[in-house]
Amino acid sequence: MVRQNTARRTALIDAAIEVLAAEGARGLTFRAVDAQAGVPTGTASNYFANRDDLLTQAGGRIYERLQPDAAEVADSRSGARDGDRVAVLIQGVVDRVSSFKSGYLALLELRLEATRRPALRTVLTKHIRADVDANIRHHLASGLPGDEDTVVLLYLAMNWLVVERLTLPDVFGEDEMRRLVTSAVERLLA
Amino acid sequence: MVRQNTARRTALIDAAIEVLAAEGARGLTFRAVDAQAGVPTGTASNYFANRDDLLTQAGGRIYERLQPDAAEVADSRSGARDGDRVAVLIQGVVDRVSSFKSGYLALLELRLEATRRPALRTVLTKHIRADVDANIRHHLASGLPGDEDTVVLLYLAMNWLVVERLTLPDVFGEDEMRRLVTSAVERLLA
DNA sequence: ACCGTAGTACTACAACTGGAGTGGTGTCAA
DNA sequence: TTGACACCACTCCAGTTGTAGTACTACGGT
Repeated sequence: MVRQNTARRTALIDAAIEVLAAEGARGLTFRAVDAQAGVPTGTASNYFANRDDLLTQAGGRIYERLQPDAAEVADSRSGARDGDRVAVLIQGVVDRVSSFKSGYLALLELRLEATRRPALRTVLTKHIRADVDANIRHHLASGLPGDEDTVVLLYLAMNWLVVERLTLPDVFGEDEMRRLVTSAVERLLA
Repeated sequence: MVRQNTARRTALIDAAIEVLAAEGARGLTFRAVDAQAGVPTGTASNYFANRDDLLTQAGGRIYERLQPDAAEVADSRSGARDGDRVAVLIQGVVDRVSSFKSGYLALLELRLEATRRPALRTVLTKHIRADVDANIRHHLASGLPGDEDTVVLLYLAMNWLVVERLTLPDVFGEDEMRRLVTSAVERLLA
């Protein structure tokens, strides 16, 4: 019988995200999720039909958790309207994403897994396209300088910057990374 | 006894790269490598002490194969010295990397695996830092416009562009991606 | 020309690990 | 009383590893 307890289901999905980040797609098993969530062996089996199901739901959940909270959005709508302001905001986004390290790493694992799972690919494509569009709209509406390409190019560069920071932190130093954020904003706003 | 046949060892490592890309880190087993390389079961066991050993050697090998060949380097040193020229060159790099799809995906898998394997992290950091530095030096020496930050920022943006192309190709269309390359070069050269 | 040896290819085996799935029992609340 | 769920235990199965053993090939010495 498929269980309906949504609190527990969410807890299991969050546990799955942690497992993905910590152990990789290789380590994502029902058993590992059970252990991470601190529930008895066999529980995850009762909540998800199979691995595919679990991965797909995790894909949706991560994007839910990566969304900025309301306070942050409000914050971004106040204050000055210049390039320095953009740099601060972008740095904030990079820091926020970096701080949800397990989420970001799990998302990368899912991207790779999506290569082999059409259902997962569909889900991720939808969420990510929506996220990019939302960023564009939000930026254009904010009155900050920069056009659509600005936003997308910043998205590209900052994503990889986060990848470097989270996977091989010694390629660039911490200071260099902060400088790169500033530099990227300066040049891409033109 | 550890086998020394270097041709076979290389073939096994290349097979490991294909397995990584196709099956993910989850699927990288000695058996799978044997099968991919078309050699009898147990062969990979004779060539690599353990999974760690195999992964580390794969990390070195990928970067070897991702290097541009001599013809391409020579090509990049001829011709005009302007922004359009840079755009063409960058597009070439993006296409070349994208075309070695399994190599790039395997490298991503390895990056994630490096989170958990210090030995692998060391190897990858060394190679990638060297690659970035080489790109910077090469670019500055070429007389093309753009400074160090230009090169690094292009590196960041183009890497993620390739990630998008290879993992979720429908987020951006093929045309949009080519336009983004041009746009990135235009703005980052400033 | 013959032989011994070292390195390697190939095959097979034996044991182990870890996970999936399922059924059963107890508990709680409507 | 009934339905949903938590918890637990048990079985079955698939996949991997590491190694032992045998056969082949090339090469150097005599």
